[in-house]
Amino acid sequence: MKTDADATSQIVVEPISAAEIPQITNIELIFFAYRDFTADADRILSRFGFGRAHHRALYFVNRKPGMTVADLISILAITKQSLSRVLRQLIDAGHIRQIEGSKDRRQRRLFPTQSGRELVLELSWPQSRRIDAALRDSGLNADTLVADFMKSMINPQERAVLESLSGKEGQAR
Amino acid sequence: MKTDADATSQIVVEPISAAEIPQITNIELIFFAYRDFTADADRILSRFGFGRAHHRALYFVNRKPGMTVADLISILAITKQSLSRVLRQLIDAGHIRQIEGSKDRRQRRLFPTQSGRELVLELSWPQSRRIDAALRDSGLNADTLVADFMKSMINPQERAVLESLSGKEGQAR
DNA sequence: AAAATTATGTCAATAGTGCTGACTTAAATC
DNA sequence: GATTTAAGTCAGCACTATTGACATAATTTT
Repeated sequence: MKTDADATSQIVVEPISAAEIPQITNIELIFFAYRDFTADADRILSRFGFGRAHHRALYFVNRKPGMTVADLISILAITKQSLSRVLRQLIDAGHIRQIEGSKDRRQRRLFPTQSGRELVLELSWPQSRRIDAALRDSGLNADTLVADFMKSMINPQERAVLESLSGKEGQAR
Repeated sequence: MKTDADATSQIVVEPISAAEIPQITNIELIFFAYRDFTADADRILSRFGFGRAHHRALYFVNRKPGMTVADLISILAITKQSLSRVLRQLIDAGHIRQIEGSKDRRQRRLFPTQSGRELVLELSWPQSRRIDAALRDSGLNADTLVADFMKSMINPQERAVLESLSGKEGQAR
C-alpha cells in the first residue's frame, strides 16, 4: 500500500455538509450561543478573580440554600477535591457560609451571604436578559423557531461568522 | 456596625426565585443541556487522548477545508499559543495536514485527512442525533417549545435533578 | 533595495478547572 | 465497639487557556 493513499495522508477538500451531519447548523448555533451565553458572566467573574466553577457553585447554593457539600458535589457532577478549592475561595470571600447541620453534625450546610446573593444576581441578570430578548426576537411562531432562538442568543457582531460558514465555497480565502 | 450585620456575614435562607431572575428555569435548562450535548463527544475524544479543543479545531477545518491558521484562531477566538499544541497533536495524529499557500507561501492551509473526516463525523453524529430527537420530541407547536427542546436535550436520568430544583422547599435535605 | 509588516511557530511562565489516590477527623449508625 | 458516612486535606497530574518575548520566512511598503 502506498503511503500517499492511507487515511492519514490523503487530504479532503470537500466541506462537511448537511448530508453528512443533518443538524450541522444547529450544532454551530448551539456552540456559539453557549459561548456568548457564558461570556457576560465570565467578564463579571474575572473582576473577582473567579471562574465559571465559582459561578456554578454559588448559583446552586443560592438556588437551594442549606444544601450540604455532598448535595453540591452531586449536582455539579465533580469530585470533592475539585469543589474544595472553589468552595474555599467563595467562603473566604464571604459569599458563602457553612453552618453545622443540626440533625447531623457532620454535615456542613451551605448558605449564601447577602453579598453572595448580590453577586449571583449580578451574574444571572445578563443571562436572563439575553434569553428574554432572544425569546422576544424569535417570536415563537415559526418552524425555524429554535434556530431563531439560538441565533438571537449570539452577539450580533458574531453572526457574521456564522454567515461566513454558510457560504457555498469549500475553501476559505 | 456589628460584624454580624454586614453583607458577608448574614446568611440568606430564601432560594433565588423567578421574581429575581425571570429566566431562571431556562438558564438551568441551557446549563444542563449543554453539558449533555458535549458529553457524547467528550467520551469519544478521550479514547484518542483528545479534549474539546481538538474537537473544535477539527470541526472547523472540516467545515472549511483550506482555512489558514489565522482563520482558525479567529473563529475559535483563542490565541495562537493555545491553538498550537492542539493543532500539533491533530497533525501528528494524521487527522489534519498543512499545505503551503500557493499565492502566499507564508500561509499554512489546513485540510482534514480521510481519518480526520471520519473522526469529525463520529464526533458529530451523537450531537446531531440528540438535536434531531429533541426537535422531534418537543413537537414544535407549543408556547413551551424552547423549554421542551432544551429539556429533551438532557439525559433522561438527569431530568430528575431538574425536577428536584423545581421543588418549593427552600432547604435541601 | 531596504524597511516594515504579516503569517506562523516556539519558549517560558501562569491560571483555572478538573482528575485520581491516599489519608484524617469527627460523627452517626449498626 | 466496630463500621460507615460526611467532610476535608495533601500530593501529583492533565487539559485548556492566557501573556510576553522572540525567531523565521515571505510579502508589502516606502
